[in-house]
Parts: sequence; C-alpha cells; structure tokens
Amino acid sequence: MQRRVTIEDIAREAGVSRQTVTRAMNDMPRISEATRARVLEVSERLGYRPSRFASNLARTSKAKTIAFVVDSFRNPYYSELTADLLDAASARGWQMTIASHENEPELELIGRLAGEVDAIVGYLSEPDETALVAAARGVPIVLLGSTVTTESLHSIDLDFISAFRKLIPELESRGSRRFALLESQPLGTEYDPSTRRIAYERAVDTRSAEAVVVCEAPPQSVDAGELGFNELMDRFPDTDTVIAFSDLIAMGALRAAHHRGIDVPGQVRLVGVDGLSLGAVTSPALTSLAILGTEFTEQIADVTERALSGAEVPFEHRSVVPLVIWRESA
Amino acid sequence: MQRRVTIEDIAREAGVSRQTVTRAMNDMPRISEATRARVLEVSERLGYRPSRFASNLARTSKAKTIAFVVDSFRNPYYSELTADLLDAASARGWQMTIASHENEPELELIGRLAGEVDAIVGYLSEPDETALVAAARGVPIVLLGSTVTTESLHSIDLDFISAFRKLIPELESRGSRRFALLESQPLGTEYDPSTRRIAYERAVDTRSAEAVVVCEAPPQSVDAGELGFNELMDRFPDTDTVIAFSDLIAMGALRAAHHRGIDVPGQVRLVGVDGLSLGAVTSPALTSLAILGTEFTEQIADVTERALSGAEVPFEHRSVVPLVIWRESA
DNA sequence: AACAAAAGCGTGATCGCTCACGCAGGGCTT
DNA sequence: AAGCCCTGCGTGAGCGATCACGCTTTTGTT
Repeated sequence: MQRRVTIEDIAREAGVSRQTVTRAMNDMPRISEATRARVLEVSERLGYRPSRFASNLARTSKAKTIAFVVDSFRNPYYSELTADLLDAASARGWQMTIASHENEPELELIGRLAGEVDAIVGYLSEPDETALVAAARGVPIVLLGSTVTTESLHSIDLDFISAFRKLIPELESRGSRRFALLESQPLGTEYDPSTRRIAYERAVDTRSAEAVVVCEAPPQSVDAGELGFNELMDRFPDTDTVIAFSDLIAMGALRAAHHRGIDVPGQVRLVGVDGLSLGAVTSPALTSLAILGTEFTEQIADVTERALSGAEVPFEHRSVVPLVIWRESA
Repeated sequence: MQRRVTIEDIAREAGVSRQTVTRAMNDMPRISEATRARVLEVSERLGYRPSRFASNLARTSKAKTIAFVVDSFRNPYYSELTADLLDAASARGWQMTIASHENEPELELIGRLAGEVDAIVGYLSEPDETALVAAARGVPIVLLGSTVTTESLHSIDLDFISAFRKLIPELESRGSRRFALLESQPLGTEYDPSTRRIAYERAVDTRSAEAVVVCEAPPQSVDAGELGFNELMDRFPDTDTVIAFSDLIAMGALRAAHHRGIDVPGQVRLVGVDGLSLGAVTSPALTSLAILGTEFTEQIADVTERALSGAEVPFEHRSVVPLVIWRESA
C-alpha cells in the first residue's frame, strides 16, 4: 500500500510551497498563471487528490450532510419521499446520502453512517432505541413513521388514527357501507399489528373490522395487491369499499378489479395510502390517503434542522396526519 | 457564534484525558464502566458532536463516498437507476450521496460536491468538459449517457445505434411496417437531435423516418406521452409500431391508445425505452429497450471503482448496448 | 525619482481527532 | 516474594489541508 499523495509532495515536486499549491488548486488570486499551470500539471501527473477531510477540517466547514435511510429505494413511496426530501435538503444547503438496510444489519449501517454524516434520518426498524443511539455515537437521529418511547432521539410519526377517523365517514357519506382492508403486514408473533390496521379497525364498524386480507409475498408490490384483491373479493363479496395498505397495493387491486370486470369506483370504491404521483396516472386515478405532498417532508426537514443546529436541543416528537386526495377511484 | 464543543472540553469537564473520551465514545476496551458512563453523561450534557472530518483525517479513513447526479429523482428511470447503483455501491462499501441539478447551476453543484465526495458520477448536461473538470478540483468524474470528446474524464455511453439496428428488424419480422417515434427532445438551435432519434432514423426506412412527433411539456411524463400519441395517430394514422423515447412516455401512449380504442399490440405495437420495472405491471406489459437491468450499472460501478482507486488511471470510455425486453406490448 | 500599492510566494500555527506508546497499580502464578 | 500480565489511564506526535501573516519583487503614481 503506497502512501497517499499529499499537498506536500506536489509542493516539493513543483518547487513551490504548500500555500501556493492550495492557491493553484482552489483557484485563488495571488499566483501567476505560469506557476498555477505548473502546479496543476504536477498534481495531475502525480495523481493528486486533495483530502476532503483535511480541507474541511482546516476550513472548519459549515457543510452539513444528512443520511436518509429506508427499506428500499425500489419502492416508489420511498423514492418519491427521497426526491421531496432532497429538495428540502438542498434548499437548506445540505448534502444528502442515501442508504437502505436491505443488505446490511441496521446497527452496523448506522455505525458506518455515523462516521460520515451529521444526522441520520429515516425509517429504522431496530426496536432497541438505546442500541440505535449508541450506534450513532453522538450523531442525532430523526426516526420516521414510528412511535418513540425514549427521550434520546427525534421522531415524526404518522397519525393514521385521525386520518382514518376522517376518511371513513367521508366515504360513508358517499355511500360506502361494507369496508375491507388490504393489509400488507401479517399478524404474528414477530409483528405487531400495523398502525394502519389498528386505525382502520377503530374507524370502521365491527363487521368491516373482520374484512382484512393480508397481501402475501412479494410484500409491498403491485402483484401482491392483485392477489390480495382477488382473495378479498372471494371471501368478502359484498365489500363495496377497499382500503389498501399502500398505493402500490391499490394499483394491483385496480388491475385485479379490471380483470374481474369490477368497476372502480362504480361497484367498489378503492382508496390507497401514500399519495404517489404514480396514482394520478392510473385509470381510474387513485384516491389516496396521502403522506407525500403533505407537510410531512417539511416537518422532517424542520426537525432535522433543529437536530443539526447542535448542542442541547430538546428531543422533538411530532406527528402528521395523512391527507385524503380525492381522485377518481373513490 | 459559539465555539464548537471539542473532545478537549469533554475531557476537561469529565476530569479525564482526550484518549479516555475517545475510548468512551467509540466503545473501545481499556476503560472502566464508571468512567465511560461519566464521560458519556458529560458529552451529552455539553451537546458534544464528534467532528467527522477530524476523526476521518486522524484514522486516514478508507471510506469512500460517491455522488450520483441526475436531472430529477422524480423520474422513475433515475430513481430505479439510483437504487441499482446504490446496491452496487454498498456492495463495495461506498457511501452514496445524491444530487440533482434542478435547483442549482451545475458547475456550482459540482464544485460543492467536489469538497464532499471522492468521485462524481452522473448525467451531466454542462457541455464544456474542461469547465466540468476544473470545477471538480481533482475529484474524478464519470459521465453517463453522453459522448466525451476530451481525455479528462471517464464516461459510459449508451449505444442506441446498435440497439435500434437490432430492434427494428426484429419488429419487422413480427410484422411491423410503418414505424413512428415519440420523441421527447425538440429539435432546435439549442438542442442537438437526441441520440435515440438519430439511431431511430438510421434504422428505419425513409417513410418512417419522417414519422416523428415530439412530446411537449411537461417533458418526460406520462401526460406528454398521451398527448404525443394522440397527435401521432392523427398525423400518421397508418403507423403500426410506435417507439417511445422512454417507458414513461410509452405508458402515456398506452393510456391514449386505450382511450382511442386502439388495441396494443393488436393494432399498434408499442416499445418503450429504459426497462422500468413499472413497465411490467401495465396492461399490456411494456416491451422496452432496457437500460435498467443490463450491465449498465455494473459498468458504472466498475469504472467508478477504477477512478476511485486513485493515481494515474487512464480515462475509460465504455459503451453499453440497451437490450430489448420482450413483454406484451410488441 | 521616490514611495505606495499590489502581485507573487513562503512560514508557522491550527483544525479536532486517533494512534502508538508509556506508566502505575492490582491480582496471578510459581 | 519476585515476576508477570492485565486493567485503566495519560502524553506526544501526527493526519493533510487552510489561514493569517510576512517577506520580496514588481508595478504604478505623482
């Protein structure tokens, strides 16, 4: 392993001082064109790469970098949220690095990120918050979409209880009587019931509360929605309104309905969750309990901004209510 | 502006040495539980944030970070590519930061990124390569999807000429006679004809070469495709095969065809470009000249790896040929 | 011609952390 | 009881850049 080429090497080779090399590299004034060219030539020849750590340390950089962590950027919900958050981040002059915990143990990932960024934002699944905070080694964490119990990190939760409590009556006023939920997360020893499911069950009548079908593998996909919808209509044929766990699942349901000759929203009303922009181009366009396009992104950015501001900021726990976007499917 | 809380402050306040603070923070051995707890408590109280620059500098970090730059992460092509590249990057232990040049002058962006990452990869639109390289201040650039003329950066281009030369005859063997192109990029003083258009024109007969419709604003969207397809069928009614600039545009065309009662692929065959996974869930599923899911990602990662390896690597210029994925629409 | 100003370049000091050591004290072995 | 290892800490020396100066030499001004 050969030693790194430093500014000193360039200086020696070009017969100038470090400062002059700096001047040449960052095109600062007070250097002649001739020497600048010579230095640049030498640095190219030796393959010099300035160390971003050294220079940022020396200039006590104000540049902030945040990490955004999600399950998978292949899921349109996460990728759209990423795009939104990137806008908010760059508006504030932050860099944003992305990571998914598909291929790496989460705590390990957090540990790696902690050495590289100034804040970690995202959907994390590690339930042990203390371990999370420990792995982050002083780097603040903004946890999304889940309820935090300790006072050691920031969080922004989604209030599906309120959202469903508003959604269901509105649907009823449009004629909905028999609801059903296309759930994504199985109920079992290792899974708590999803907050969406809880919110759904609380908001509907008892008969509808039983009409829940879990979309199996592959999870969170259009195909899962298609399968799930078919099973749903087989088991609960008098359903007139379907709430899907996500817009992706709703899109699958839409396709299944199409194949079965079921008119949406004529025979069955369909509501997704997420507010994907993709939902606007299906036919019929998807009505959705939107997270995207609400204040969610701004809240994330705002809390992150505080977290970044350093020192002893109190831990914030906010909650945003998803908002219904009425389109054609319901 | 108050001074930053450093490791020294913690050490003083906790009555220990810097090294002990380091040991506590990075939970290293050779420290008693009592002192570790005390140090942690103090550091929390003072709001200590370790400087990632200082620590990385001191440990001469091997961690690499690359920046991935595209037009917009709202475009599914870019977001899927991002997901693919992220996999390749994390498999190699790199961090990946993302940036779009929607809201910021490109050269400025490059300059900012240069101070934060070890390589810049992406679709860049600045035509002045010298300016690009200068803005990057020694940080290597891997340019995607365009032909490079100078020998100062790496590049990976898409060979649409070859791709179309294979695609068109295959379509003809399936019965296609009158082709049309749904182009996205207008032809004008500030735009060169797109490589896709050139490749198309070279591969089809003269009559088809005239059948080109430009999908206007908003560019690169489903809506644009819908409008474009309608115009196309109005102006060139005997078209039997439509090549869309992208899968998104093809999806719009699909919708338009649906509304006009045109059967795809029965009456009109439709081929997109990109290979979006989304194309698999439309009905009919989209045949596409795929970039995603080909060796493109691996080639990018491979070239980037060389670029990152430092020193005097020769500049590479590779080219990958998009690959037809036959699905239902053609 | 005299003096000021600017251009061109170099020398510590410093940014905040980690690493390689060094050194004391307590519990083990033999 | 002498020797040894292990635990628990602390001290100097960098990591690779930039910044604030300071020093010559040129250029310009009156």
